[in-house]
Amino acid sequence: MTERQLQIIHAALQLFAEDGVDATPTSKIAKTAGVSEGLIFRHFGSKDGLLKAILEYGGERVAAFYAKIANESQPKDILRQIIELPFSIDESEYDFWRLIYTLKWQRRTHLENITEQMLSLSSKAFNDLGYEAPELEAELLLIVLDGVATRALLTESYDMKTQVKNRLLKQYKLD
Amino acid sequence: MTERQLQIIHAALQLFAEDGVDATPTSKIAKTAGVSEGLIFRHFGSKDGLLKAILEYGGERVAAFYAKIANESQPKDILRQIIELPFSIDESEYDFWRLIYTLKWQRRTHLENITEQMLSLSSKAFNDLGYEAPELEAELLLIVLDGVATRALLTESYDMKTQVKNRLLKQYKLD
DNA sequence: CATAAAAGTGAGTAATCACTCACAAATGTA
DNA sequence: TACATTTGTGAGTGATTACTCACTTTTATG
Repeated sequence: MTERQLQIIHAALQLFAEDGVDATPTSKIAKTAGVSEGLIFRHFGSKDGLLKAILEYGGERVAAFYAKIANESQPKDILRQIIELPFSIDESEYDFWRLIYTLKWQRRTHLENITEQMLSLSSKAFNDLGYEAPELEAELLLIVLDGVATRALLTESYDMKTQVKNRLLKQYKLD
Repeated sequence: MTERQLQIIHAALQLFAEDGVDATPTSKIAKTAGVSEGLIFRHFGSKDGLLKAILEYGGERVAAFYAKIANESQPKDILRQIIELPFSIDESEYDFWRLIYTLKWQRRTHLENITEQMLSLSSKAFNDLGYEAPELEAELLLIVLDGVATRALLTESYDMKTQVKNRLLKQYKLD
């Protein structure tokens, strides 16, 4: 990934997240990135190719996060890490996640598998901890975390973060 | 609202929810609705005017729901009704809600006030029930319900609905 | 240095977009 | 019936879109 390609990816990511993919013309991406419009197509082939490159670029980081959690051996540690997830998103990653969440509603993202993996991971953890309905608990936990992430991504200066996190850790007896 | 206007609104709503507003050309709306493209502009002025009409049309039904809940006097009944909310959405309303949730990410919806109202309503209910941190509980409840709605709207034949609902009613001691 | 490959440009293109408008048909209203 | 208003049409318009291509500049390699 060259310097110029990253310039384009960052500009596109920002605009895609702000206005949506369809409402963002490639001319505007080029202008924001400070390159000619033709260069976008030389490097990424098409607008859709650029979108895919963005998703892959971000997907790698997501996979790394997952691997780290899956490495934990204690079920309590796994749950703690999973709960921490939406609270530990760096602000520099907000645009990426905003894009992911937007695409979810047009059914063209390729990150459902991560949700699936998180689901089975926490389901197993709940089971190990002796929960009666581990799958239901896992389902509910991920729903909550999805909601928290949504709230954090859409609310500027979301200051209830810490309280919400502590309340969740308390609910699952992880504090 | 005439017959023809409703035809247009329904066609547009379906396409907006499926593909997104920006990816839906007015020509396709006209074709789906079985009317000429010009008629859309005669009735709604612009594509954005059509979108606003759709949101108003749906907003009335949402307001009615809210009024019904606000009418309850017992805090437990209020919470029960609020929890019921995402589970009682009729499938014929799915497109509307998919559109609302999509627009949320482009920050051009006008339904945040409803969330605000729900927040203060359940906050008051939690307070009446003697919860230690009623605002935090309200915040978390709405986050969960938002997540449930998201899951239900995006998952075809979402069969964990009843279990999730019962688990929530149990958690808040409403069963 | 020479030369080939890669990176970068910007004017151009066909297609598509939201929207207009002159007109026709349908629906009042007396 | 006569006439005005509303409803509906579809061809047309200028603007914008994603994308191409002939060309220039930069970089890599011997």
